[in-house]
Amino acid sequence: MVCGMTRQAPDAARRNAGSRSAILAAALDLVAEVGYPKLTVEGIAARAGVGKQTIYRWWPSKGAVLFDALLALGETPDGQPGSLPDTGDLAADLKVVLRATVEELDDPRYDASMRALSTEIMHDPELADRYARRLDGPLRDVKRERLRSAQRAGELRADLDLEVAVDLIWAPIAHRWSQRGPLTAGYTDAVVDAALAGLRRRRG
Amino acid sequence: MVCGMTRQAPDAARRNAGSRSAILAAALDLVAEVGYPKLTVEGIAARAGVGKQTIYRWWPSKGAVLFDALLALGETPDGQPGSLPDTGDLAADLKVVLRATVEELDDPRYDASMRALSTEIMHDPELADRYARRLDGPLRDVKRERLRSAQRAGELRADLDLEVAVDLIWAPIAHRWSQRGPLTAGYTDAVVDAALAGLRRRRG
Amino acid sequence: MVCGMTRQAPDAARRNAGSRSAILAAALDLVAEVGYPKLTVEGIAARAGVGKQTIYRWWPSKGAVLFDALLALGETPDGQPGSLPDTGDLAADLKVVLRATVEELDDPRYDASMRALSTEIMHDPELADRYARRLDGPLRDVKRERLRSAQRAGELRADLDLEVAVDLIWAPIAHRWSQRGPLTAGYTDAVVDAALAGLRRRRG
Amino acid sequence: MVCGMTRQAPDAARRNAGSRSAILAAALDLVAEVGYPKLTVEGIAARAGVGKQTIYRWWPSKGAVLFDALLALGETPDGQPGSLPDTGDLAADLKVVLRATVEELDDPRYDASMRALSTEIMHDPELADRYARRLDGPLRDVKRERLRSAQRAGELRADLDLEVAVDLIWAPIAHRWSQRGPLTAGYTDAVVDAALAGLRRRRG
DNA sequence: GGATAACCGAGACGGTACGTCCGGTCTTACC
DNA sequence: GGTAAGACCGGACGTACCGTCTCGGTTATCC
Repeated sequence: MVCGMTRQAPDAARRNAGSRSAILAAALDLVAEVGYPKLTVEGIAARAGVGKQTIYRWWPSKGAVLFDALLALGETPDGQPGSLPDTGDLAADLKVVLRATVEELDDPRYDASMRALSTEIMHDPELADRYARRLDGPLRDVKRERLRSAQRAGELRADLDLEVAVDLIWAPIAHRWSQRGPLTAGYTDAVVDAALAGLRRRRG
Repeated sequence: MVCGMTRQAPDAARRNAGSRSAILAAALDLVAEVGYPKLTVEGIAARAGVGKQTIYRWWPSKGAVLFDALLALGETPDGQPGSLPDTGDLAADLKVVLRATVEELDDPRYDASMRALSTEIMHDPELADRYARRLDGPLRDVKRERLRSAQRAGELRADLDLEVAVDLIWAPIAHRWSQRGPLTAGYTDAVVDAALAGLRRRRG
Repeated sequence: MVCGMTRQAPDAARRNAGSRSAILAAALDLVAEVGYPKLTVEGIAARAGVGKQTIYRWWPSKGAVLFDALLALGETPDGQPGSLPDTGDLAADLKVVLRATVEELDDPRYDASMRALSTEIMHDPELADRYARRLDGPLRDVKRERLRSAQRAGELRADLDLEVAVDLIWAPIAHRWSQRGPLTAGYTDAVVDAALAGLRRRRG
Repeated sequence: MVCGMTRQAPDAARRNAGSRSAILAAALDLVAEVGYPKLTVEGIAARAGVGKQTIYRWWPSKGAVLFDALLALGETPDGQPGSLPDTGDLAADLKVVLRATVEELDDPRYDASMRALSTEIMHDPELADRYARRLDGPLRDVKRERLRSAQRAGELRADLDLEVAVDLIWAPIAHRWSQRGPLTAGYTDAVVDAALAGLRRRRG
């Protein structure tokens, strides 16, 4: 099994699976309850009924614990990254996906831990790299694939830089979320429409 | 002059201006040197040659200090918000502005303190509100005004929601910066072009 | 007017008598309420409705304030030191006096401030000296005089060292008080009897 | 072995003996150097090379630390309370003992820490109780025993209250010490003589 | 199936920083 | 010019966690 950010040195085979999942669950609970800044390794250990050393043995920081917790949260269904819906109508598909994303961010467990992870990434380049490769990367692949499909179908410009295109659609939502701006279905719909149609006025 | 996030309770008239600026300068220096997580109130006080109480008297947290420090940094020139260049060619103007923004983020003092502030905002709704009103708001006004001018000149669609339009252009840059992605002039140019032209393929 | 331990530098004539007595009263109240270790100059100033500087201007420490407060407490009646009763029966007179002393120590104002003063004296030789000259000295004179009178009347040995004699009678009470031992009329009576008669068995 | 004033809650078995003795030694050194009022927990921790929490884990206050330090100082020889010399001549024996006591109080380590302890006892009834049971009690037993022996030998009155007798002899010394009066061998000899013979004049 | 090595809970340890309280000095405005 | 008010620098308080460490007590493979 893949493991997120665990240290490799100790003998992973001997690892107590119960402790591991108790720690990840405690971390998610606590971050939702008290917020990331007040999340402490000691608190996680106490809540999980685990010695502090058991955490430090496997993770270098509370951020790494939370990272694995988020990974586990995402992997629960089947372990497959899945793909975005493709009905042939890109605008409609994107609107559905973004509405779902916005709804997901209403779950305080998810919101709090994502917020925490984003925070940690801002100050920890190594964690940022792991995030890019293990969490954001696969998601981004999925998004890019949907756009590429639309491109092949002639819905999108042939000369489009898909990296930029992905950002154009998803960054406004992420940015508004991170700044606690109002995040509604109306807003995400408007973003999709504007991104696809462009800001520029059409002549004639 | 208005002041950023100082508590209003104590008698602001009696305030020692020298201590205030020493504290703000020390905060900026330290956050650039050791990063936000290792920035401490104690450290700021020591560097500024000030008692800890003098900080706690006027600010509730290290985040608030940094907020005021950033405000002071921005106000240095003249206190006027200024406006974006307007040559009549929106795409060109935006490219110039975004290239300048990217360059500004290369200054470690600015980068580190903005990163710190973004972090704090993620977990402190009250600070987020102050940020929106005192720092981001004025900047956003300036951006919206430039777009409105282009709209009036017929460069942009008449039915455009300018809030969405602002996000479409600036959010990708902010998002990539916060995730430590590569932030080049080529990228910002591509964002401007894609946002203005739209992702959708033109028929005929 | 005598003043206990006030600094002499400032112009005492301009002194605000109301502030002075408010400070002394506040000190006595507070020491009885919260105990000496938690008595603070700031607290006294607040209770007395006085600026801190007004205290520091006239007294060097909270101990000195309390010292003056005790002096004022003792001087209230007439300012005269008075003398011990002298009925011609030393034992009876002493028992009356000591019972009165024990009763006085039941007043928490008096008990707490005396306890505080004793404490301060233990660590501050200068204050100890002032205490010996201004508070304990006069009292001791009075005690010694009563014993000298008994000596002249033939009740006490002619070769007696009266300093030792005073200690023999009063030190046990003071010592037991300071160690919070049980302080009863029975005990003080027993001390008087034992001190006068001596511990040694009489022969024949 | 019993221990002085340590809190019982934490697991005493896991206690680091080196830290404990380093703390006690540091406390004795510091109180002799800077005096009790300037003795700080922080200072003790620094001098002992110990974290502050290690002190707060086991003692509730600097006074309690000093108490244990004094206990340890007293227990060094053998842990036995010992007894007072008994040559059959009570007066001579007492004079020897009191001269030794006075000399002991010349050691600034002992003087300063005893002074500190006395101070703390004045304001902390619980500490006073511990003192009475663990330090003063055993000493007092020893003194009472010596007097009882003299009583049995016919040197002292048969009807004597030994508690009062102990105070009559030792309280004057303790009291004079606490008030920083002159404490000489001549004085202690005079106290013994006066206490044994009594103040009252013997009739021809 | 007994040895042995790692994990595990618990928690003491040396530290750092917290946010508060107060000491003693200095400044300002009022009277 | 004395006073009430209170900001200021400094420093100790007692607490919370950090990350390391040591202690017995379970596992759980490997001889």
